[in-house]
Amino acid sequence: MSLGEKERSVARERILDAAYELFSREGLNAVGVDTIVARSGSGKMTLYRHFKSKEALVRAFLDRREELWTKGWLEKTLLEGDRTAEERLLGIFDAYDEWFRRTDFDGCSFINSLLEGRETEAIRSAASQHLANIRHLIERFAREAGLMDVERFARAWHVLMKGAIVARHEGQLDAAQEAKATARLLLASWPRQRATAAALS
Amino acid sequence: MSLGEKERSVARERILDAAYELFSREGLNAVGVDTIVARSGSGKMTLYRHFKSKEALVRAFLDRREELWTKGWLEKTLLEGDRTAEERLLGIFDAYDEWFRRTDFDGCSFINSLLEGRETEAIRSAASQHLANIRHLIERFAREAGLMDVERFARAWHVLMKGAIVARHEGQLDAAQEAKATARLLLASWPRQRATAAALS
DNA sequence: TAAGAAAGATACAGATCTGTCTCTTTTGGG
DNA sequence: CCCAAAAGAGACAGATCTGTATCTTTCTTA
Repeated sequence: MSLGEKERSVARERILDAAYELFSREGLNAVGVDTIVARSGSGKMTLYRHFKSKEALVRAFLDRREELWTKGWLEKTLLEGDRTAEERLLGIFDAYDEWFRRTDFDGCSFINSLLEGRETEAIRSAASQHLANIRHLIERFAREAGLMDVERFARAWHVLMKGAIVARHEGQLDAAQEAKATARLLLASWPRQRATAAALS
Repeated sequence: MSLGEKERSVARERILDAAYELFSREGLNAVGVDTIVARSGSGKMTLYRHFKSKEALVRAFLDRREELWTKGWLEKTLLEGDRTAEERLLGIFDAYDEWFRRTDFDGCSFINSLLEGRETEAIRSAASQHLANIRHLIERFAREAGLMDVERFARAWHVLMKGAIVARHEGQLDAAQEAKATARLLLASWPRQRATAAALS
């Protein structure tokens, strides 16, 4: 066979699919490799042939989560339609609202990985990086909207998003809607560039 | 001996002290009962004589966390000095600022317990209740400040607090200060009672 | 079709965790 | 001082988890 560099065999893919399903729903420590192996229909050695340890599999899972959730869902949803940058920023909370109302709400894997007790420093820093990447998306829209100090704005905006997620874990299904009201306030008050910076980007 | 109802032997107290130290710093799943027993200098059976299971110990830990952290530190700090209710509300973020800058920052055990993968429904609902109790504190100040719809206000305020805590886990030491700016905005814009409701309470 | 790589299946070692049992020592009240 | 309850110490069972080793089957390609 000798699959070339990027072929990433179908077995590897099935294992990663199973890991995604289980890790995102149950958490990192709650799921053992045996469960992933069983769910994927693979052999244990196949898993360890493709991932040198469970931690390596977790890192691959976090990358995939960014691919599927951050880029494949959040970013995609926000870029839909013909809207202003400000509408896209506020649209984050509409997207979150739908997410929060799912009965199989799974939470943010990056936050979960960051707060779970037993994780490695490597895992925590990977999760932090993935969260920072979400902020980069916010910064992009903030820049397009002509806001000043986009990094600071993104941090403040993200605090509302993360706080709403925790509230959802407490059972508050409309946490995103409520957070959106505060977000509106923040957006309305934020200093803007004088020139039409929006046109520049 | 026959210690009366409320005597709560010294051994039980030492076990709970050790559990507090370990659970709050390392997380619930990361700490085993053997570690707690060793740290407390007790025997394992002494632990199981006072707590019917690890879960019962965890529940007792969460209660103690509320006693020491919520009431013994947060509430106590906020009630200090001669300040208006609004100053006390904003003071939450000053207290959090000090907390966030501790090198041994341990996070919010209620949030951690809520997000940790393997917890029981009983644990999650206890953690939710302890978080709701923090909101009740916010509601009290909001009422004193003459704000309308204090429950909704407390939820919005709490979202900022929880979001800041997650940001602190990402390493942002000044997350509380930044959240305070958004909080100021929220407070300034919140509808108030016409009459001097502050004087009534 | 034949050879070799990939994959499935499974047993196993070693570590860790919860909860139980037993035995000895300490302690405190009458 | 005595005795029973409480506590310390540690072995143990049973479950679970990561990672490895082994053996067989399937698949791909030359």
